[in-house]
Amino acid sequence: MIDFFNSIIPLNEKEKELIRQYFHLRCYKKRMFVLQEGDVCQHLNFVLSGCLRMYKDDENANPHILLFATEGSWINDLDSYYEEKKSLLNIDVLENTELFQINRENIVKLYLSAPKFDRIFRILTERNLVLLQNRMLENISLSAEDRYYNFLSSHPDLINRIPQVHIASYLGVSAEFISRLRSRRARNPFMGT
Amino acid sequence: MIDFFNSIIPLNEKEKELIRQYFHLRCYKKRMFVLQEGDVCQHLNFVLSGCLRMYKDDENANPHILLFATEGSWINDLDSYYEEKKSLLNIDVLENTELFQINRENIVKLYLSAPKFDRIFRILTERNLVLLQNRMLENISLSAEDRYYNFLSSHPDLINRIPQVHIASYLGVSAEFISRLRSRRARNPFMGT
DNA sequence: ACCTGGATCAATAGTATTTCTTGATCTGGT
DNA sequence: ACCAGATCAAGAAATACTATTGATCCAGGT
Repeated sequence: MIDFFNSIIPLNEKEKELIRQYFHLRCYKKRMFVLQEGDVCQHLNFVLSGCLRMYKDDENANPHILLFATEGSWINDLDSYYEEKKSLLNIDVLENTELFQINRENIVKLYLSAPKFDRIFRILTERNLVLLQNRMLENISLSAEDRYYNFLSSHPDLINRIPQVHIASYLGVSAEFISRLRSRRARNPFMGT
Repeated sequence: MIDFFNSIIPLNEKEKELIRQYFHLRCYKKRMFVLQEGDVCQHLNFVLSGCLRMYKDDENANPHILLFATEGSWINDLDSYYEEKKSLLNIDVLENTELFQINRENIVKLYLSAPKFDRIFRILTERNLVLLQNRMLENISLSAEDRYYNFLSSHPDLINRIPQVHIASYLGVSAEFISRLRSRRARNPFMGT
């Protein structure tokens, strides 16, 4: 994780030490929840290894996936974390996972002891905002088919790792529809390229 | 659940009302965790329906089951609940389950508003202590084989409900060993009776 | 030194649960 | 009237769990 921060802005030894001090490692097994609807989010989560999803259940208990996270990325409900309010979201574990976590108390200490971290997290959040904005744009402008092919090319790693149902839920599409796209492409290989 | 308390000590209407007020119902689906190692236990859990286990993972991630709970019984990590410390145990759901839960704040109110509940929970805990003591005694005094047959006769309901591996883990025996006992008994039906 | 109760490991078989696919039918928008 | 895509139901395919069995090993009691 130090590498991760370092790649955004180089850190000195003291700052690296702060990270070691304030973050702790926690392991989760498949199907465990990192955050459940109704609980207050207590940690920011950096994924060291594994795979998770953040989603909201609708009134019929169908999950709608907001975000996947794999090694090297973050997965947080910032609203619940900073405002200390009950989360509407769930975060659960798709593969056995190791997270580096930092709690509210420690992140304040971190910001106070090295302002560089304000900047690092600012940059991080800005990047996520841009990604989310792009995804939003895709969602309102592209057909389900195009969104799926875009997803394939931008996340080729995830398709072998995550069941199709989840990808469908992430794209806001039915699982059957994806299945049909695939079989159509199998018959006619130069579709969606 | 009111019946449950009532059967220990009869309740008046006011006390029944307190229960309705302070406990809430929560549903869990199979494989969900009610308590995860590292979290602080926030509720006492009374099982309305379903089946759960409480266990500790050892350093090789092998679970060792401390307790099963089915409808009408309780399953709690009291240490974590009352001391507000991180739990060493996990509680997870073996079948879809409905729990009545009471949080720390409400149980204090309950004790304050009706001292009878102190007595009820005292009795409850004493009974559990006795059961645990008996089990401990069996564990240090009986052979694995006898412990298994004892388990069969004292929990005939559980054998069709809970996978053998879990029963093995509860008895502190290997799953293979139970399998052999069963096949031995199949060949020679009057064993262990 | 030698049984015995039981563990561990590995392979296999049997079941159950998830995941994917397919066909049929329906809906809202152009 | 057509098209993109949803929903429902049924099956097939793929995985993951669970149970059984044989082989081998090991510690404690006599």
